[in-house]
Amino acid sequence: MSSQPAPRAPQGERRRRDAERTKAEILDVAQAEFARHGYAGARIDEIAALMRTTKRMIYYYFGGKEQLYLAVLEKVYTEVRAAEAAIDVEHLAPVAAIRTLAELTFDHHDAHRDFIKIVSIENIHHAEHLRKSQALVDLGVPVIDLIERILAAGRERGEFGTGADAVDVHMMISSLCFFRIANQHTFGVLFDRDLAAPEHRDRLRTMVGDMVVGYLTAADPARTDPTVGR
Amino acid sequence: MSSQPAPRAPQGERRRRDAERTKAEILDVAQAEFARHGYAGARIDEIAALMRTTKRMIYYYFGGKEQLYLAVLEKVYTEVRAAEAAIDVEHLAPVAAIRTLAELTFDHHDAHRDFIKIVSIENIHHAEHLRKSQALVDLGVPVIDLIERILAAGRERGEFGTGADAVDVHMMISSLCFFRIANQHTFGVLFDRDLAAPEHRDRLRTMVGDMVVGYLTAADPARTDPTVGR
Amino acid sequence: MSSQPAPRAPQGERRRRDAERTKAEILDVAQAEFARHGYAGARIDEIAALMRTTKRMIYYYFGGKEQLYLAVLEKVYTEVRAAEAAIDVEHLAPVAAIRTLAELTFDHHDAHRDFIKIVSIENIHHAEHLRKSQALVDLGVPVIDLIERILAAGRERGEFGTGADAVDVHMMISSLCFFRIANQHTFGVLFDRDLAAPEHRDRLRTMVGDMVVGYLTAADPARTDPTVGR
Amino acid sequence: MSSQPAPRAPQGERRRRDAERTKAEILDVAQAEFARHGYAGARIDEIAALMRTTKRMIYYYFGGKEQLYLAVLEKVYTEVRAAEAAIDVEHLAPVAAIRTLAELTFDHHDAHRDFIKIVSIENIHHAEHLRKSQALVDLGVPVIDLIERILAAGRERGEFGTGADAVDVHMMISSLCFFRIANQHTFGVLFDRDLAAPEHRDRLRTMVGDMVVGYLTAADPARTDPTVGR
DNA sequence: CATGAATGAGGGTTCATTCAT
DNA sequence: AATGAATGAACCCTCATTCAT
Repeated sequence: MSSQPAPRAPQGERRRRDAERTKAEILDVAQAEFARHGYAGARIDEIAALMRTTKRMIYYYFGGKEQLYLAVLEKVYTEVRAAEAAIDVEHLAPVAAIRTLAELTFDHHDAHRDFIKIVSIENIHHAEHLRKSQALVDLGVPVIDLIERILAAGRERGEFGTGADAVDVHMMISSLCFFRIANQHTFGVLFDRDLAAPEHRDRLRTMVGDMVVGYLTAADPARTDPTVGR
Repeated sequence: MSSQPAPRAPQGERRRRDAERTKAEILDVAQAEFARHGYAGARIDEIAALMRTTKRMIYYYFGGKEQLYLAVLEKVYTEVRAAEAAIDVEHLAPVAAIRTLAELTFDHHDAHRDFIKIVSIENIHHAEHLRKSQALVDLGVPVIDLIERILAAGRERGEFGTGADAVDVHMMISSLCFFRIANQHTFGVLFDRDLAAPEHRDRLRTMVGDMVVGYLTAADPARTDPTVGR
Repeated sequence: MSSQPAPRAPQGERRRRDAERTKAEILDVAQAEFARHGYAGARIDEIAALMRTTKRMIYYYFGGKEQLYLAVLEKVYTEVRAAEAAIDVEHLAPVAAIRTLAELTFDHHDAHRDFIKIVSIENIHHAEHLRKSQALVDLGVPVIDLIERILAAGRERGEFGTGADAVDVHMMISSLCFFRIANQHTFGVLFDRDLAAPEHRDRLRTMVGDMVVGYLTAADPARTDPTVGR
Repeated sequence: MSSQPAPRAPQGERRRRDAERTKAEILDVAQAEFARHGYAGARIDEIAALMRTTKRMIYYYFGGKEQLYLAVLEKVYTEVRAAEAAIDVEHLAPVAAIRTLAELTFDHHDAHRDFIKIVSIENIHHAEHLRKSQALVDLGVPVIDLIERILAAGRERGEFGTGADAVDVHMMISSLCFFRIANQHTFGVLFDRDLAAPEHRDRLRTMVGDMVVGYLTAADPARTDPTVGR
């Protein structure tokens, strides 16, 4: 930024900061490229072309395509974890808490589309890269604990049924929020509805909350018998 | 044209049948390859190596990688449409009908994992290939009509609320069924639960049915206010 | 042409005639394809696609690409020889005879552009195919004899100088007529003049005649000394 | 940018020189290959095999086969233009000047056989590549101006007739010089005379000069009537 | 720390041709 | 005599990567 180096900062410090900024820029461009074209379809040349540094720097800082992809993977997951950690619903009553969690998850998926694409890509590759990153596996999943606490509170108050499992509930919420973004393109072509469009967002967000709350507060979940009426 | 068509017909017929079989075999292998590695990651050489014919035949029959991928896309979608067309729930009472539809959808996703991967891949590429296939777009989506009839019957009987939209309901069902298979790998690594494992299948199938039925039969969907209790 | 086979012609006869017609059609299409794209650039598939028969027939009748090219070569050269044989200038006075020969050659080149392209192509390949065709080599070059007779008559009358050689004169005429067609495209781009356009034809034809006649009737060809005037 | 540019400059300089040499070497080999086999018949593999570098470098430096061909085209034309620019005949009397120009053109064609083949090839392809090279089109054709000045001087002195056009004269000279080299192979086979052989060179060079001078100095070009004597 | 030049390995594709009837 | 199906061999090109400074 400044043409005159700040006198207090030693040269090495500035160098390191430049390096960090370069790395961050590479990661940003790489994230977009991988999200857009998949792992095999992403091009190192293309990433380099979209930056101020050269292709050589990518190898210098990251070592190779796979390591770069892994760095992107860790970046997007870390950002998601940070957002999750910021969720504070424990002061809410259980029903409101679980609905709020669902709706925040909904908004979060809406706002982080690259993350969703990277997760889709990672699943196509059987999570082989994610598996390698002990960092990510160790990051843990505090959201499960959060849901467990909400479920416990709800059961204690008699507002929730007894059968619900925290991981199942998380899967349910994720499913509803993930699909809308991840599958928007095929769904849009086949059903002529743009799921990601703002005009549908509020209705669908409410719907997700309704479904989760409805499921947890139902007196007797499996109340219907598919054979009845045949 | 030929003065003696009779003796040549059986030979030509056999030839044609062999050709059809070869094409079908290529498609099967290509489906697996694309599903496993994505569009860019799939290798024409690999597909050929897994068969009795040579790489050259792929170009002879399909013209190129993209056309082969498109043929796979049409194949998996056509198979899905055929399965959907076989669903017969109109003789059931609305509640049972919608639950049965959800559970059949669940089982169908469970049984057609390549389809799910291909759909994920197609979404990574913004459905650009699906969009090109007028055949698929024209195939239509009878499932929406089916849901609409079920919803209408349910509303008439007073068993369903009035707000539900057929496309939304379809999205909801698809989300719950699709995610479990599509995201099984990342979910498995992070939450240490194999969503696709048989031991979870029955519980999750019932859960999906419960959620859909619960949503449709709820007296007042948006019964909770997220601001309550703050 | 007729839907009813002539009763007097036996089946085999008709078959043979169809075969001849098919061969001739292949040759016509092949001539255009080779002239347009060169030997290596010509495509057997393209030739087949432009006909009513299949690619297989090309191999059936001609054996392969090189033999087909050779057949085209023989065809265009044979047509040229036939046109040359029809030239009748021996009843003309020598000066008129040589001018007429030059002008007929000019018109002939103008009218047979595929021939010119094939000759250019053949020269790029060092005439390796022409060399193989004893038929063409043996066809002989009666034009040289014709020129020799004209030159002899002119010398006898004292109208022509004594130094001119028939082959040189033929080369001279050919050069002037060939270049205009063969190099029309590069010349047109660089000098912005369409040599092959009708508007230039008459002037250039006369010019060719003038040059040849002027050369042969000059009292002393090498009349100028390039060092004079320095 | 670099704090120590001095010690690196020579290295970079040497590198760049090597790169230039490599590019030049590729161009030389490519020129021979294209001239020998035409555009479609030329093989990138063959070009690479004839050099110290690999096929990959051709793409690194030129981008592809067509661009390589275009570079060759620009190279041979640029060399020709440079030779033309070196021609200095304006101090000569008009007759000597035009004869010298013709004879230098003759020698130049004799010495640049690849150029002639490339021009032939380019004409087979309708000058589509030449047309693309604005560089070549813009190079202009100073030879036309030169001829115009010679013609004007000749007319002023009363040594030349009034009808001659500079572009026509250039075409005439080019025709006579080009054909002898371009068509030497078919001409040699059919007329058993090696036009390109040294033993014919001096005679033909003089003949070209004679023809051009004869044409320009003729009192009345169209002095003969082809119908006379019938 | 930084970089322009270079590259081995393989990718998709196309060609002329032949097999089997 | 005639042909639809099949193919081996190469061809142009691109990718991630490393060398040399």
